[in-house]
Amino acid sequence: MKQSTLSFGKPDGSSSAAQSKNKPPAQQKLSFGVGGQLGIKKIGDKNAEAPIDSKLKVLNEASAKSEIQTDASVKSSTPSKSGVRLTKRTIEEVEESQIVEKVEVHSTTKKIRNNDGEATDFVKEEKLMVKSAQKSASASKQTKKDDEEMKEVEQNFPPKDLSKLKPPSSAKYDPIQDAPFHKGQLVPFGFIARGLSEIELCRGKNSKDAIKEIVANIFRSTILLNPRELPDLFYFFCVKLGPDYDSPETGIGIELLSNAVAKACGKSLKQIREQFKQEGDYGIVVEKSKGVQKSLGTFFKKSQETPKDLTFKRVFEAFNKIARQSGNNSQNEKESIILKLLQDATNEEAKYIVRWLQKNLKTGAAEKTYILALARAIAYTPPNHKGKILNSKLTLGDQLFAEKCEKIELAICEAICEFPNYGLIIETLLEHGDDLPKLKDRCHITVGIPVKPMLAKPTKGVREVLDRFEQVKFTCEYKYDGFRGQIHFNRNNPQQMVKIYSRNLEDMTGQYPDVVEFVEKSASQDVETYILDSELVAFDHVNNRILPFQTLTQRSRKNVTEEDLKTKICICAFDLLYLNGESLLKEPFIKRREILHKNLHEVQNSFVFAKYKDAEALEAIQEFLGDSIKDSCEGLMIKTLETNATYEPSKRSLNWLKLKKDYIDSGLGDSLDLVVVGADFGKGKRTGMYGSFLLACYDENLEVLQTVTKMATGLSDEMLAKIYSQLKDLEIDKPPSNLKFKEKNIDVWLVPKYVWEIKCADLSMSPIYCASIGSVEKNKGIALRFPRFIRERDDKSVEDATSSEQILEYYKSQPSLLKNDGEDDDFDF
DNA sequence: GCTGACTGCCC
DNA sequence: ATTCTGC
DNA sequence: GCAGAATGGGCAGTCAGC
Repeated sequence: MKQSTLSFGKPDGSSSAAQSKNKPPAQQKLSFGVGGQLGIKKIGDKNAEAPIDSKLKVLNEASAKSEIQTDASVKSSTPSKSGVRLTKRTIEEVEESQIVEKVEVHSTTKKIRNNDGEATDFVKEEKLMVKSAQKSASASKQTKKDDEEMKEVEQNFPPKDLSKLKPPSSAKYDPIQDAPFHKGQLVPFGFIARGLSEIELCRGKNSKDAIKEIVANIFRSTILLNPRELPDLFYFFCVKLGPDYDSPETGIGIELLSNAVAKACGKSLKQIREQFKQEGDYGIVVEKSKGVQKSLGTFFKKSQETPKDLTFKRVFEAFNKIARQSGNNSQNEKESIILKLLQDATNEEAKYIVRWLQKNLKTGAAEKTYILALARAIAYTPPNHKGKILNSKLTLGDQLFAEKCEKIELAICEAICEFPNYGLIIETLLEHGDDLPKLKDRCHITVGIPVKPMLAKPTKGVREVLDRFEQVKFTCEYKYDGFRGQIHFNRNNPQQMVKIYSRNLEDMTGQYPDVVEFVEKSASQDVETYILDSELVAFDHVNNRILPFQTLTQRSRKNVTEEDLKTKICICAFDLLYLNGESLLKEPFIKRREILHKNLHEVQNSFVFAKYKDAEALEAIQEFLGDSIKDSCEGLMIKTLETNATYEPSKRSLNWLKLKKDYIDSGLGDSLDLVVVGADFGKGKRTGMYGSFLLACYDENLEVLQTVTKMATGLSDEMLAKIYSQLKDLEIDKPPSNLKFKEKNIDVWLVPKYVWEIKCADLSMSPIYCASIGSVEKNKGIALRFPRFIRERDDKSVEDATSSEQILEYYKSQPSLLKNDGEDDDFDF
C-alpha cells in the first residue's frame, strides 16, 4: 500500500495526480495499520506535515510549525488569547484541476506556502484583519474587499436571470448553468437559504433521498465554481464553525438571540416572546416580521435597493467574528453583528441565520444526511478529474452510480470517524476526488486527533441482552458514572504528551492536569503512542470508593487549583484503539482488551481496568449488575468479544449494549408519583402545547408541595396533545399557594391535580428544586436525574404523591453516598 | 468586587 | 442523558 | 434500526449591571 506522499506546498504547480504517479514516496515508511491497510503517520514526524484544517483564522496565536498535534492543542494551552490561527492551504498549490480553471478569488481560507516569507505576510494580514474586526462592529475590511472583487468578477460575468434557472431540487439541475453565480464568484447566501427551504419541504416517501439530492447539487455547484468555499459551507450545514475538538463557540443563546430578533423586527422583547410562543421558532418569527421585506431571489441582482446582497462567506465570517468577541461589551458587539446581518438579509436568509445561531436549522436533515450528500456530490462530480465529469450518473447508469455513492459514503464516514476534521477531509476530496485510498491515507486514526467514540444502545433487561447476543460470545463490564475520557499518549511530543478528549470530541486536557501527569509517569518506556478509551471517575483514596458524579462535576475546568485536585480522579480503562503507531480499530474486542491489559499497567486507585465478567447465564449477569450498582456504577456495558466486535466509532451499534437498573421495567429503578404544578410551552414540533412539566412531591408534615424536577420525555405525541387539552384549563396566574419552589421563569402554573408516575436514574442535590429542602444541605433540595414519564396515576390524589421523606430516603440510600461500605468491602479492580 | 443571568458542556 | 417518530 | 428532534439536572465560566 502506498504511503501518502504528503509533500504539499510545492509551488511547482504540477498536478497532484501526476505527483503521486511519478514520484515514489520519498519519505520513510513509518508504520502500518493492522494488516498493512492503514498508513499510519506518526505525529512527531516532520514529513508528516499534512495540511491542517482549512478553518479558523479565528483562533489563537499562529504557530508556524504545525504538526497536527501541536496545532490542535493551541486552544487549550492558550485559551484566552485571541489572535490568529495559521491556516494552511495546500490544495490550490498542488492542484491544477482539469475541470476548474483557476480563478483568483479572495476566499475565506488563505493560501500559505511553506515559504517563510509568505507565511509571515499571511500572519500579518490576518492580524490586521482581527484588529480591524475588534475595532468596529461594522463589516470587516475583508468583506468590503470581497465585495469589490466580486464586483469585478461580475463585470465580466453579467448576473444570471434567476427565472431561467432550475432549482437544485430539479432532476435536471445543471451545477454550472443553473447555479445563480459564476465561476470564481462567491456563493450567494440566498442560494444556500433557498436550498435549505427546499429541503424543509421534503417530506414523506423518499424525502431523505430528495434532500441528499438538493444538498449534493449545492455542493456540486460549489465544487465546480468556487471549491474553496466547500469546507466552510459544509461546516455551515453542520452548524459548526470548525472541528469539534478545536473550534470556538458563538456564545449566542436563546436570550441574546431574542434580543437581537426583537430589534431586527422593531418590536419589544415582550412582543417577540409572545410571537415565539406561537411560532415555536425564532427563525420563523424573524422571517415573518423582519423590518424590510426584500423580495426573494434578489440575491444575485445588483439592484440599487439591495446594495448588500449577502454572500455565504460574509455570513460565515460574521459567525466567526461573533465567536471571537469576548470581554467587556462583547454581548453588544455580538448583537450588532447579528443585527447587521439580519438587516442585509432577505427574510428567508434571516430565518436561517437565526436558526443557525440557535444551533438548529430545522430542515429535517442534519449532519449525517449532509455527509451522505457530500458523498453523493463527490460521486456525481468528482473534483480534480481528468476530463470534465459533470454528472457521472449519466455514464455509469443508476445501478453503478448507486454503488459508487455507497463506496464513497463508507469511505467518508470512516474518515470522519477516525479523523473528524471536515476541513481536511474535504480538501482531500477536492484534491483527489473519488480516489478513496488517498482519503484513507490522509484521514485516519491519528494520535492527537480524537476518534468519534463508540456508543451503546439501551436495553430493557438481561433477557433482551441474551436474546440479542444469542450464540455469540460477549462480556459484561461495569458502566462507571463519570466523564468519558479518550486519552491520547504520544511520547514523541514532549510539549504535550497527553491529551484528553470528551465524548463530544472536546479537548478537556486542561481540566485534568493531574491525570496528564499521572499518565505521563505511568507509561512504560516501550510504549510510544496509544489512544485509550476510558471513563474518568472521582475517587476517594481514603475509603477506596467511587465518589458521586456530582463530586466530579465540581472540579474546575480551567485554572485548576490545589483545591480541585483534592478530588482525585481514577481512570477506568476499557478499550485501546491505537498502540505504537498501529490502529486497533479493526481488531475484535477480545484482542483489544488483551493488548490493553498487556501493555498498560494498573496503578491502584488511579488507573484501573474496567471490572468485567465474561458471564453467560442470566443469573450471573443479574448478579454482576447488582454488584456494579453496589460499587457505585450505573450498571453494565455488554460487548461482543469476537463477532462484530471491532471498534465502530460513533455507531450506536448493536455491538455495545448498556444495561442500567432504571431501564428494567418494574425493576430496581426508582419510580416516583409526582404532582404536575406547572409547564413550559413547547418549541418546534411541540409548538402550541406544553413541552415540559414542573413536578412536585408532597411533604406530609409541612403539608406543602415541593418542586422536584421538570420532565419532558416519555410522552407520545398523542399523549402530549391530550395532556395539553386536559391541563390548559388548570392554568393559574400565581403559583399554587402551598408550593415550595424557586422557579423564576415557568410559562404557566397549574392547579395541582394530576399525579404521574416518573422514573429516574438517580437523585441529586439541587440548587433549584425543593424536595426535602434543607435536610441534607442548607437551602438545597433533591432533584431527579434523567426523569421520564411512565404513566398517569388517575388513582392517586395530590396527597398520595411520593413524600419528601421517601425521596430523602432514596437519596441517602444511593451507594455512592453510603459512607460505611468502603474499607473492607472489597473493591478490587 | 459581588451577584445573577446566560451559555456551553458534561451526564 | 431519555424517549418518540417518520422513513 | 437510523436519524432527527423534542426535552431533563447541574456544573463552571463569562459577562452585565449594580
